[in-house]
Amino acid sequence: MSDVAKLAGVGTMTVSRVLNGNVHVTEETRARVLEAIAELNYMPNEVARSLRDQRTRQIGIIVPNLHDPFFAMCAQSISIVAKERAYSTVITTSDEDPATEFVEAKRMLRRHIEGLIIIPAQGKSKLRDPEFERTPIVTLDRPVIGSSYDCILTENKRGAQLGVQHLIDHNHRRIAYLGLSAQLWTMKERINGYIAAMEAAKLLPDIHSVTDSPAEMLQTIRQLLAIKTPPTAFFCSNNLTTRNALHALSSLNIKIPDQIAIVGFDDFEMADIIKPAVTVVRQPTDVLGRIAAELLFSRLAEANGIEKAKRIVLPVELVVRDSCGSHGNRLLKKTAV
Amino acid sequence: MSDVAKLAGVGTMTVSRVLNGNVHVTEETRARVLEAIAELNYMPNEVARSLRDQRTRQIGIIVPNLHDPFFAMCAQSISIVAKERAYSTVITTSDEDPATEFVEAKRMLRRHIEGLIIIPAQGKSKLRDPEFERTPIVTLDRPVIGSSYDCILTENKRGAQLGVQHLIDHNHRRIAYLGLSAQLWTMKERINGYIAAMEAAKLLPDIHSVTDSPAEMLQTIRQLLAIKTPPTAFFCSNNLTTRNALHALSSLNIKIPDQIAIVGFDDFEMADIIKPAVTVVRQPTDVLGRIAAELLFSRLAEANGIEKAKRIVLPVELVVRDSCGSHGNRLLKKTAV
DNA sequence: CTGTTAGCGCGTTCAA
DNA sequence: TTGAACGCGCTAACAG
Repeated sequence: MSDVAKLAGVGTMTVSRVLNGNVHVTEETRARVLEAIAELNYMPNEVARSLRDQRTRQIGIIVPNLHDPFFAMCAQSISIVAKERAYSTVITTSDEDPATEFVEAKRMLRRHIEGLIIIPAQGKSKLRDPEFERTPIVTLDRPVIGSSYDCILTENKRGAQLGVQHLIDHNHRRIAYLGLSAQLWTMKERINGYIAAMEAAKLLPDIHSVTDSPAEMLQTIRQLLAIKTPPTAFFCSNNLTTRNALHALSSLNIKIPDQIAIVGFDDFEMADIIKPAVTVVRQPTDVLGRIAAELLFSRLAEANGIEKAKRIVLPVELVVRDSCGSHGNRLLKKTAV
Repeated sequence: MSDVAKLAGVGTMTVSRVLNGNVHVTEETRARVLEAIAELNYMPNEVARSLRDQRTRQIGIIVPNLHDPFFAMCAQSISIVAKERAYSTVITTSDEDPATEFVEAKRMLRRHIEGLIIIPAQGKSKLRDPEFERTPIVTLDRPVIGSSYDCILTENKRGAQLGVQHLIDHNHRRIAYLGLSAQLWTMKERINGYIAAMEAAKLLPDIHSVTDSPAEMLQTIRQLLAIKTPPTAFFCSNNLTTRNALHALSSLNIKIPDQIAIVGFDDFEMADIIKPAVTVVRQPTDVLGRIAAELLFSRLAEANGIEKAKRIVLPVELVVRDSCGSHGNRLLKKTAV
């Protein structure tokens, strides 16, 4: 900057002023400064500015991973909002590990990001330490239990109820639940929804938690179908489970929906291309991130008011396709239930 | 920091020293300092450190978007490498627009990121301005033509040849190419591969570029199949095209591979679940990002040697599944062509 | 082994 | 309208 000042024959302050444009500067000197800037193609140093202002204009995002399209979508919508406000986003992954999450969150704090949006990793969160108190944090998709962070969620329980009820409406009575570890908050909620729907219909819950391994899913399903009165329908509680289940059923050569009906939680790209197209409970994936980002920015704008934590729950919807039988193949004929 | 120093009854330099641990400090004072740090739960200010050292320990990543799993995967593998080296990653999207890309890249430069990894947006790149000369840049998936940036690519042309040849080997003679705008570098390369394979077999190329709109794809395919001697096979040049084509064929109720055979470029999650499973040319998606990141870090480590730009081309492979006919439906019977 | 000085690049404060 | 001095938090270089 001093180079620019020298070249323009002015003080650094004048340069600073034309850059920020708040204060009046003579047209003439202003022009000279601009010229000097162009000639040296000078760029202001945002690091110095951050240090000076105590504002980095950066927010942090921590997601379990980016290969899950759900998380990637969240990250994308957040970063779009940030871009609109001329903020940068520092993004990293926790690998679904609270320890990594903690380390990365602290790294961001040291970097003085102004706010943090986190999809908390599975397990007991280490985010409750006092050093996290001073920076606004919004959690997404899952809460940090016992924390006072803002939180954006979807209707997990109701969504599961919706999906299971759909199966019940199609006269299924033995409906098995398939999902990831019940440690995960979202899984717990969906299990609750499943149980609620089953009990309301006086049916027996049948819950199976598996890992993300396709092999394990195959094994689980094989066993499930080997019993004397096997389930006639599966409720899969997230898109990875749905995928693995479809995979397993495919390799076991089991027909959907004739032999097994399926409803999945969370929509996915190929859901309507697969034969048969899969009926799912859809979450408003893109809205989720946007809302979270907007909430965070409103926190940053707050004078200093310690408004109490908000919890926003977004609605889900049932997308009926062809994996539950009664609708048959939409391209052929429809049969009422 | 001065608070810590005061509380521990030492100078700030001593605090700095115990933090960095390079220089000897008496065990006793060291303990006092550590204690003070813990009591105040002090965290070093990375912004100040960045300003001081002229090193931000941040790298930037710009991808067209994050909802494309290919781009998301690249971002993820890069950020994993960064994490290993205690670097943060600033990630943003160009929305496939060179102007946005330029703005975001400059924002990152002002922030003094140490290096930049970019999947260049479609169109004429504005990244050639002189301000980009001082920061190491690695481009990914697509080159910036005429630039001297390092570049990590995959075998686009050979991949397309492989895929088309596979179709030819299955006795297809009228093979249509379906892809996005030929403006895109990768598309051009794949078209070249397609043409090369067709001409080598003395067949007539039949190229159709469409947008990413499913409706337009439907329209295109409908027209294609309406002619007197319609194609018997499609080569789809990226996963979006493949998806849209599958969608269209599904809604036109056309059987794969009986009526149309399909090969796609770029593998995708559901490719082996769809009936029939789709034969694709697979790119080493995860390796791509890792290599790019490692190359960037090696650039950062270079004393100042202006080593000449590297261009690394990663191999692709053909993954044969069931969408080309001769293998028939693996689960039923096989019919030789 | 430890403290002091100085400066990274910028912008607020105060004078001119 | 413009400039000079100071400090944001940190650490290399030099005393002590």
